[in-house]
Amino acid sequence: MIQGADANLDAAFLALADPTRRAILARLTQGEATVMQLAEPFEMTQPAISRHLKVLEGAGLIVRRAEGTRRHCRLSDTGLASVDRWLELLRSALSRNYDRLDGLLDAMNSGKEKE
Amino acid sequence: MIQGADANLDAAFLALADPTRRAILARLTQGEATVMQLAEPFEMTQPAISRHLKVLEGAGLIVRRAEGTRRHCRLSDTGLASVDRWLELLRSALSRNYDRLDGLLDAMNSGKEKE
DNA sequence: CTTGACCATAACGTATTTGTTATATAACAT
DNA sequence: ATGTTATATAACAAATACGTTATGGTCAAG
Repeated sequence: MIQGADANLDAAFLALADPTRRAILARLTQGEATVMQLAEPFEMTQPAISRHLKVLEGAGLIVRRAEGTRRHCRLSDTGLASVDRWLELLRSALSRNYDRLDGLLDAMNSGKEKE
Repeated sequence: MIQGADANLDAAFLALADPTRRAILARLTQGEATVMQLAEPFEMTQPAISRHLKVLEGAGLIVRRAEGTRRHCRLSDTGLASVDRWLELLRSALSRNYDRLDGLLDAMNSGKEKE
């Protein structure tokens, strides 16, 4: 079984793969901000930022709250949670491999593993 | 200054954004495999898998070892490490916000229910 | 009601990604 | 040598990503 097709994870990792979007997230770690406030540091047009925010929202990395004519953005934990849940697969495998290195001599003594 | 342009992170997150590549990584958590072994479960040609592996290698998520005519692939920790280091930024911000929310609710209600 | 600020969406060009087929290279077996 | 297996690379087509300009909608202020 191939397992791995998860549109949610696709969206989250793809959202994180862009430096502008990561910079936006980094900015949001300091607190909420409106779209205009988020756009200000970049040499980019406002529509471009709007689409980046849409991608981040679709990935569950931010949420938006309307207040008058402004949209306040803040970090959301759902996107990070699913990303972290998947990465745990790699983390545990890598730490297992590391443990195996500890017992390498033992493993060599007891023969080879199943293949 | 905007900070956030990191080609290494771009490569790692982009590599993780593809379901085929995540499936390859998931397979490698069970141990080393050759290119052909990795390609076998997929309805995809071998050159396509070869390029996915190149992307994963460039992102520091796998390493390859030549043995005769075969290339054995295994997980590498460097890619995951840089990814995790960056995500820690989000994690700490989200937990800070969560703490603040706790304090805020406390201050507002001084003893209402906790969801 | 008109104006202006804030934000979203559509239309579009270009670069990048992802697959394909065809072919090259290197090692191994006959 | 010849053929076969394992893998990489080049050339190409289709889809997607990312930016732009142009424009539309909503709210707040005068």
